[in-house]
Order: sequence, then C-alpha cells, then structure tokens
Amino acid sequence: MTELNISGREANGARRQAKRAAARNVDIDLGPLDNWIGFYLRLAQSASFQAFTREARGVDLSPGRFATLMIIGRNPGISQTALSRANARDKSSLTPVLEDLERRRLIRRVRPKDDRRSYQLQLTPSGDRLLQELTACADKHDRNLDRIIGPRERARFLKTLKKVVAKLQEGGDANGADE
Amino acid sequence: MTELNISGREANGARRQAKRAAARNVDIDLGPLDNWIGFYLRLAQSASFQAFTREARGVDLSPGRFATLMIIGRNPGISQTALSRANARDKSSLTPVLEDLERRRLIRRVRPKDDRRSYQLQLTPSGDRLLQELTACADKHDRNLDRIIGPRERARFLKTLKKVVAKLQEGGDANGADE
DNA sequence: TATTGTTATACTCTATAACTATA
DNA sequence: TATAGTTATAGAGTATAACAATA
Repeated sequence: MTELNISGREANGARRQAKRAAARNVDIDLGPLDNWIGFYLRLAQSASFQAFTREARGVDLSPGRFATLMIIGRNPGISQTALSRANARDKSSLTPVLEDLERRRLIRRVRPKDDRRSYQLQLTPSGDRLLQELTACADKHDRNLDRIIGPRERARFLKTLKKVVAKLQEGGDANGADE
Repeated sequence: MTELNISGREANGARRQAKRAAARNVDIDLGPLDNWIGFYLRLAQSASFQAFTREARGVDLSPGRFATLMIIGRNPGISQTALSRANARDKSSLTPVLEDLERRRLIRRVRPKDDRRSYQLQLTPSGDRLLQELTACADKHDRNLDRIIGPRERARFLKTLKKVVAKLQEGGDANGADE
C-alpha cells in the first residue's frame, strides 16, 4: 500500500474515486465474510431468485411455488407431508400455498379411500400447462447460469451443493450430529 | 421402533415401507428440479443458515445481523447506504436492524460534520466483543463445511459462488453499476 | 435537484403449538 | 396413541413509495 500522497490534487482525485468505488460496493472490506460460504450462499440464492423472476416475468408464480408445482407434477398423488419434506419445509407452511394453488385451479386434492386423513395431490391440466411454461423459463435461466459457470464447472458445483445440503440436513435433524 | 409385520399383511407392510421411504424424502422424483442450481441454492442456503444458528446457539444474533456487524466492524465509519449495498439489500431494510443494534449498544451512529444527512457507523466495545464471539462460531461452522466439501473443492466452490453473484447482479441491476 | 436516511405499509415465507379427524 | 392436515399466531426479512433534512 502506497502511503505517500504527492499532491493535494491527486489525493482529492483518489478520494473521489474511493467514494465512487464505495458506492459501487468496491473497496468494502468484508473481512472473513469474504471467505465464508454461507454469506455467498445467501447472496447467490437471492440473486438467482431474482434472475428467475425476471425470466418468468408475466407468469404469476414464485420460484418456491414453481418447485411445489413441479414436485406435484412429477409425483402425482403425493401427500402434503411428503411434499413438505421434499421441500424441506414444515407442513403447516404448505397449507396456505396449496390453498392458493387449488383456488387458482392449478392443483386438485383428492381424499383417498384408504386413509381419509390425507390428501393426494395432482395437477390440473392448466396446472400442467403452467408448469410447462415455467419449466421453459427455468431452462432459460439455467442456460444463463451455464454461460456464467461453464458446463463442466457447473456439474461440480451442483454436486457440491447437493453434498452440502445432504450433510448439513443430516446433521441438523433433531439429533445433534454436532461435534 | 421395531415393527414386525406378521401374517397376511405383506402388502400393507410394503406400503408402509414405501411410505416411510417417502417420509425420508427418498423416492421423490424431483424432475428437472434435481438438476437446477437455483433449487439447491435455496436448500443449501437454508441448511447453512440453520447450521450456523445451531453453532451460535446462545448468542442472540441472526446470521444476517452478524454480517451487518462484521461489515461495520471492518469498515468503521461506513454509511448506511454503502452498507446496504455491500449487503445487497435496500437501505430501508436496514433502518430497523440498525435501530435494534443501537438499542442493544452494539453499534453507534455518528453524524459527521461535513455531511449531516448521513451516519457513520461503528461498533461499540461490546459490539466488537460479540463480533469476536460470533466469528468464532462462524469459524467452527466453516470448518464443518470444510469437512463436508474438502478444502480444495471448497476454494473452487466459493469462487463459482462469487462468480454467480457477480454476474447475476450485474445483469439484474436496474441502474447499471458501471459508470 | 440529488442524496441520506426514515416512515408507513404491506407482502412473502416460515415456524410452533394446539387443534380435528381420522387411523 | 400416532399421524395428516389445519388453524391461530407470530416473527423475520424484505421492498416500494413518499417524505424531511441536508447537500
């Protein structure tokens, strides 16, 4: 680091530059944050979320609900409990979501004869159409990520992401697999 | 826990088993979801969030606020606007957070003479102590991730994560971040 | 006019605990 | 007793728009 300022004019220039840099989020010292996975996971998650939303502008369904729709579409007859687990969310979080999807005629809930506590979830035709539409958006978003990451690194990256999810969830399930 | 299925209940037993498998989130077909970065980013983010919270149990500060504290600690005198940018959140989201941190005597807000619209943020001694404490928790969490990912892959992974953030944000900034 | 931070407000996502209706 | 789903409720986190003070 240079510590000599030759002229006042240069110092001013440098200061202005630093200010603009700060405004652009350069020159902010993140400290250990800059080396922590969790911090960047948060940023990446929200950036990806927003990018998908941009891709799917005009389609009125959030990424989270899209995932819900997809899981139902791929697993017709799935129960709410199983769905909530696939989504890693509490079942109570699902109730208002499914209510909404049902009200919009995107899904149906069927009471099976053999267990009348549960529901079997399935897409309606229009739910299926919306799913197709969103899948196309997601594909586009995904190709975008491919361009950013590169196909080879992408495979590695996804694999690691999955590993992190699996191991952390395993450790976090009720039983402390904690040290 | 042991469940023996006696007599003519084989079908039932198999059904129960399938049910347990589904309950464990095995056998759920995620379709394209299983190959989408965004989906696993969400899961990884929330798993990491929870793991950190477990690590920092007893310390009353969320990961998000920890990041805020860290940025202030590393950049004494930073303004709220610059902080909100470093955090990729709107400045209005910051107001209640900073109010809370100030009420708890973890940060101070100083009005600089030369621009009395802004605040200069800094940690109090006890804010600094808490930051140290949380940093230790985060280190532990991080070593945990190291065990999961492996140090070499970890570097790659983080690099990719950063690239994704940079590129997606660049594309998504309504106002071009350049110039 | 532009910028810094606040206010008012609202929306999404999520969880916990108690509940119901079945099983 | 145990399980599937709902209700009631609460809280965190976030954003938009209008605003006051200051530049």
